[in-house]
Amino acid sequence: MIDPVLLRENPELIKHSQELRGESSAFVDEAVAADAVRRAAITEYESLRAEQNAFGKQVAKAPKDEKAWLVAQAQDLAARVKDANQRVSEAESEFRLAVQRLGNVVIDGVPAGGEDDFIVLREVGEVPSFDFEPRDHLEIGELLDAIDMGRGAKVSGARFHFLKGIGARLELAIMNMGLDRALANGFTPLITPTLVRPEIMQGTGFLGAHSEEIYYLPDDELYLTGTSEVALAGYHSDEIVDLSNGPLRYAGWSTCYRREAGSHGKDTRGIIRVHQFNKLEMFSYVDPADAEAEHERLLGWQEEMLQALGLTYRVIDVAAGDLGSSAARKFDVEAWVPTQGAYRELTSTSNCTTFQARRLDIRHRTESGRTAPVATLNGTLATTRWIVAILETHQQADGSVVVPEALRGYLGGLEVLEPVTR
RNA sequence: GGAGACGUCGCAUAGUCCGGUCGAGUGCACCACCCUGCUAAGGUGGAGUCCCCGUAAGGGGACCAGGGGUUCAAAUCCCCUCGUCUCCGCCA
Repeated sequence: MIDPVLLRENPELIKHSQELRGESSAFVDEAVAADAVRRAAITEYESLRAEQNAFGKQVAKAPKDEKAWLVAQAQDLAARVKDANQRVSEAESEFRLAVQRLGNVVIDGVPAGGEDDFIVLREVGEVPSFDFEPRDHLEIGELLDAIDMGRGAKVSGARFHFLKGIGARLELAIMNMGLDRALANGFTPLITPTLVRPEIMQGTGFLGAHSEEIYYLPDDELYLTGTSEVALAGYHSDEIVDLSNGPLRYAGWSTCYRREAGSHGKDTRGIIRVHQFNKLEMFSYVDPADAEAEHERLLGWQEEMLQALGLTYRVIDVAAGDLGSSAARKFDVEAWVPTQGAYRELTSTSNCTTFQARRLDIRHRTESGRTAPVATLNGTLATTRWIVAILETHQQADGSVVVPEALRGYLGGLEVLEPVTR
């Protein structure tokens, strides 16, 4: 949620942000108007209520024979109070609706435009070349008997898979490597619930434009989370957290569920885009003044992971129109996938500034002793999808795959994944 | 699945039957000051969150799990939801 004070005092800033996102700046005027209506309604209700409270004290103190007469007088006042209260409720829900249409205020320097208008910040590593025809990750995965799409479809449908044998171990190895690095950087591991209540899903901002992406269990009124970010953000909801010793950092380990409703026909081969996968997610609660620095740190830890795994990648500054409502800036790290001749997203890190925290009511105590919303940031540290880039990048002509050194410790020292012959 | 109890200001509790004197007492913890003097005690005072008006000082309102209702008036009465706990049954 946008800061209502900012909305009142600097609507032009928010309009500019809406334009960068390619969204209507008229929403800003509507929200400002709704705010004025809301505040007028509150003032009216409160003065009536004050009158009623004072009257109530008189009634309480009055002698018995005067009570009946006073009570009769108060009835009219009570009706007006009820009426005014009704108008406050209406004005507040109008305001909420108006404000919810506004995305977070984009940080200076974020490129304007949509999906294709990102800026490449840097490219790291050499694009691998092969003196043979490289196989795609699924072909390799099948040679290694590591990925089974057919049985995934038989059991659960399209976009489901089994990771088998070395495939299963490879996923755990990547996740564990991420976890060890998170621990070294001071993160507290959390294995999170993957079913959450509507207000948590709403608070993290996922029920807006992307609500069709989310699995919902109507009988239980619970949502399946597409990332542990949801549970990690909800973890401290309605709390005043202590940031006096620096940021609170959590590494959330969970299975993620996504309907992929808008992507029929895209990435249908292999495990690039699946309904269910695992992910290790970094999540930070920080003082808003420290948010941009923390964003750089999260990005740095992501890059260290990719570098350790010998992957070639680029970092992009995602354009305003492709941020989602909560993020004020987002960096994606995309790894080179040889058989696609393209960079594909492996990690994403978002700075949500105080937007998410405001909706979830997460605050900290400032030096002056006042409370203020915290900033929240999140970023991927490892996911199932990384298997794609690792298999393809480190493959050899015979279908075997060299295990990056940093990963060997997590695979019992294994140096090469060999095709399974049967 | 069946039966019941409970949810109050950081923590622990009082208040709820009998609605107004309760935005709410007490203990512990906390902060300031005083006293005393040595591994602690005593005294006085202060302190919650959110919102509205105001440059400010200040004023007003809301909040007793959440929502709705009854009433001139609700922590207190009624209904619903959520959560916690206990017992029984059932399954791991």
